[in-house]
Amino acid sequence: MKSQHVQVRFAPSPTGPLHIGGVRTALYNFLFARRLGGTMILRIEDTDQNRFVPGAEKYIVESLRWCGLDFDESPENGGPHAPYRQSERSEIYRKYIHQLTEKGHAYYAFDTEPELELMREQARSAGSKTFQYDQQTRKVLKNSVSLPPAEVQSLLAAGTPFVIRIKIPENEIITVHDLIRGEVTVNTANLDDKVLFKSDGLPTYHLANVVDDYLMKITHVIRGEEWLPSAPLHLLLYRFFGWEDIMPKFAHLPLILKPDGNGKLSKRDGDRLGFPVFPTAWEDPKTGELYSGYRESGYLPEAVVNILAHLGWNPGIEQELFTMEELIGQFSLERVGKHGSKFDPEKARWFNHQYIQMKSDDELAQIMEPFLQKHSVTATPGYIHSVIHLVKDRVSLIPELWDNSWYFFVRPGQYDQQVYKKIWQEGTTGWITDLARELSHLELFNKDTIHDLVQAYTTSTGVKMGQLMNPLRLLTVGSNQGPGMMEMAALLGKEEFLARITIGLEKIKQL
RNA sequence: GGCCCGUUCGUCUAGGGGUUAGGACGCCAGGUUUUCAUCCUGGUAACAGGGGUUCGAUUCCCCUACGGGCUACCA
Repeated sequence: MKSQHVQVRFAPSPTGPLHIGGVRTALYNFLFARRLGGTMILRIEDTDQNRFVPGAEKYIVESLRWCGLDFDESPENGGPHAPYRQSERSEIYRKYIHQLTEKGHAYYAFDTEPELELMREQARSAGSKTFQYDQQTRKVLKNSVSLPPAEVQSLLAAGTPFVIRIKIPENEIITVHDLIRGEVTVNTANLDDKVLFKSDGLPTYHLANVVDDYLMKITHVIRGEEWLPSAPLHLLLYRFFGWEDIMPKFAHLPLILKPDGNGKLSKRDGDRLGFPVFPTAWEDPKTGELYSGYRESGYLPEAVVNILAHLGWNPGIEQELFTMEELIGQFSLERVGKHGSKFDPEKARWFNHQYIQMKSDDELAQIMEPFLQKHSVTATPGYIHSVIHLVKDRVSLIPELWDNSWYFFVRPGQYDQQVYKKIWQEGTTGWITDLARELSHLELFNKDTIHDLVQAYTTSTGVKMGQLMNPLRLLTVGSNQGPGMMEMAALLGKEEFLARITIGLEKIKQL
């Protein structure tokens, strides 16, 4: 097969924020396109006016950009296939739906919503069968197939609301080739006459999707598995339009499932289970509800990308941590799995920890800057770097950078009573007082000299190391947390360290 | 209910007719450490079940079970 220019699209509907399933679909499209030197298009599928949510499109673009995903063609960037919002393309669809009705592959239907609902209701009560608008039922419903032409004309002339439905052929076997699943076969007898064109004058997904993918010369449709059942319908549309030989190849991605229980991941799972399902935070403009995001929870975009890349795909090598460039180099649809994957928040956290460790002290200092500002902390860059260097390995989420280092910038306000009870012995206050006096005479105050002095104290008095270090830690940070005591003392500096001992000793009496 | 898709440790997965079924997260144990983490070492744990095909099946086929998706004038 001769190589062709790859062209893919990510086609979200602006009905709200994009959750990580959608982000992953965008990512796979992106990786696929970049790997093959292709073009990546963003198309906004806003044909449902009722579900339109203001701000959603902006959210989609910005949150994907945060992840490092950008588009060659999009509503804001423009491009040779503009416009990229389906709501701005309605004339185009009108033209193409006309082709279908002309050729007899689609027909007008005048049934009203209540009428159809009644049919469904009857089907339900009659048995377990579901009502379907299809080859059988269309014959007895109100449409241009069942009605005499004259009556159809007069209905149309009277301005009767109508939809246009596809006329599914009877008893044909349709085989769709899927890059991930192989051949998927269905009998058209099981398909229904889907609405292609709504009474509001706009197309449904099926029509708009096929027409746009054709016009935008899409070579590969990479989308979620929820679309697999309608792939045969889409194939039929390509066939009816006469585009079957040039239609795109399909790849239906397995879904991301809830970590617990059953079903696909949904937007409420995140806050219910304590992890974000959105790349960035989102406030629902209608309800005012807040949904947390990966960015705000302290994840690095490269970690999020890596997490999503591995949910359903794997490179077949032991390496687990990839940069975007490496992902582009490795990605292939052949290595995408067939089954859905449960999202694992624990592993997501671990990935983020790994990516944080890869950051330089300098990069982390920049990341930590807002936290320092928030707490009105001023410190020299050198000091901040030293602090970060000391605590970074215990940080998994960005806010933990501050949680694990605030005591380098602020004196402890309180002292952990549990720890106090556990470690404070009869002689402790005396030992610490002695030790502090000796420390105050230290000329060179670094972790080695402090260590030597403390060591000497233990040998001369018989007091154990832990009997000294734990109380010192409590006085310095207020709890039993933190990196090495000697390093902390050295970094804090003699003056500050001794001050904390003095103050702490006073306050601790009250416990 | 109907149609479609799927099924390897708890989770993400590698593998593939003959393997001690591999890795990662988690968990457990030990080590490092003055604490809490990190880190290091080790351990736990899987081919859904039943039929075929075959010298041999976890791997190929069928059935069942289970899971998932779809079943709107939503995408």
